[in-house]
Amino acid sequence: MDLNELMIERRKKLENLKEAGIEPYSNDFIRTHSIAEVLGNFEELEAEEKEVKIAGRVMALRDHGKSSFADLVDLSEKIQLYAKKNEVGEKAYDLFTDLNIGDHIGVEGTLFETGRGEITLRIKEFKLLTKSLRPLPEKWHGLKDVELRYRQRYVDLIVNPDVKQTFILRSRIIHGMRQYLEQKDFLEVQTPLMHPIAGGAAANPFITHHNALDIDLYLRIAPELYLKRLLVGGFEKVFEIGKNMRNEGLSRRHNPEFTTLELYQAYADYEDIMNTTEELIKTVAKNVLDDLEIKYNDHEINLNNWTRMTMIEAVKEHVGVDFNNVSNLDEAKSLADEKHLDYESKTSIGEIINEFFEEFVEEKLIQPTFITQYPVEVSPLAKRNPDNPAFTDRFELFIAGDEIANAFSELNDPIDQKERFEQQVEQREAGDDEAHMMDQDFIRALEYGMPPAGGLGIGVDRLVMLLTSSESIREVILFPHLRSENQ
RNA sequence: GGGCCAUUAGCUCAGCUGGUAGAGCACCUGACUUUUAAUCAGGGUGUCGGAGGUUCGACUCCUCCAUGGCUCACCA
Repeated sequence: MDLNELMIERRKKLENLKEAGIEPYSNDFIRTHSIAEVLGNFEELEAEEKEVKIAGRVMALRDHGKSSFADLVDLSEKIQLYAKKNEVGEKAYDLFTDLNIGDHIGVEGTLFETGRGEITLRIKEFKLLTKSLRPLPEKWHGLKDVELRYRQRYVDLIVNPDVKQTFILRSRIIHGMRQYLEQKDFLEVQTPLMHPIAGGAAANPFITHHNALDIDLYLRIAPELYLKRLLVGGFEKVFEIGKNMRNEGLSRRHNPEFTTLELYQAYADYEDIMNTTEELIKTVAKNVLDDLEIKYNDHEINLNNWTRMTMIEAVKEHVGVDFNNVSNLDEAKSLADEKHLDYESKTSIGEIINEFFEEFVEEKLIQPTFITQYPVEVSPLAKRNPDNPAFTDRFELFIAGDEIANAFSELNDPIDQKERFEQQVEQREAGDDEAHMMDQDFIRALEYGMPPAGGLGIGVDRLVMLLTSSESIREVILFPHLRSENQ
């Protein structure tokens, strides 16, 4: 890689330091305080003239001749440093003024307040901990180029404090989910990422190869079928937080690898799960934001108000088309024609209702809304509604027009499940490469008897987007997928 | 994959109807012992994303390519 003048300059300094016998990457400095601790205990530390040792990255230098100021930043906070030539000695002072923005140093000294009231550390001694060889982006405007921000997230994190905050919140959101579920006696498990059969969702898998076994494997598109096997095995409440990989297009809402929470609870149904979902999200939001009213894009979203309606009700309300009165496919098709809805590959009323919903309704669901009773044709793993077997006891949660969660009473009838797999296989053979594959072992597991259960999947990235007001999934994934850089 | 837009110094950005580039920050040198977007004096560090083409002459116009953004398609 080419070196520009700024990098050459810094490498020269590095050589000079080495020649002077100074280790530019020493690792024997032990801090006594974080910067936040120093600031928080300022009065006491100042009164005692206590010598504190802190470490961090130099983010600004203001040289005044025989004295100098610098800003030092660690994860916790920022503090101003003050070095006087006659106090630290000429040699050390020259070293100090020769630092670059971006260097890591450890400093020891006492605290005082400047005339303008800024808490400042008066340096007694300091030590270079890491020489930085590349210039950082501009202090005032930061790093804006989104491509650079994603490719060099480390730089983004150094100079854009909001970005760091987003990922701290992400961690707290996931921690909050885990805490909530553990409190409810859910067991956290890890199931395979490499599947001989890709199942649990309608999606294109990535394919990889195991050399020793000489078999192709699929990177998982969902953990669902493994988690349900655990219900067969006798675990009653299980969950997994982890990555799924889907070989699909990228967008504001889609990254090829993304994180989900999936949970399964024996002897519960989708209504129990609906309550759990609502409580889980409220609890997490409250813990993380301390507020259930959030701003997302141009929307004011109130997490206190949750609506529930069936898909047919939602279509009726938002499109004015009532599928309660539709009894055959031709009627459904003519309704679709009226609304200029494309149903080319759709062969059932259920699929057409779902098209209506996805095309006209989803984007209008701004406040938290559970949509229930999904057509059986688009729900191959969900249990039928006992009163209306054309629909399933399933819900999806929409907030700000985005699907946040998907859940249902789990299909545990092995014969029904086998038939639905067979239908999926037919669709697959007809060219739908996202239809389910047959999973014989899963059927075998169901034949041993899976207790009735409710299951839930939450798109963790999308929830994090919502709770951090991030408009792109790439803002909540540390290293989002990009094309390879031409090196 | 389609459409639209963008790509100029390490970063943030100017650059007119075509006359081969500028500012601020950063960096270097000097001055300055409480500054804080420090200030003052001096220094421009560049394959104008890449490759062709038009032209006397291209950052500027055209074509192709690369990367990114938005959007459509795709996507429980």
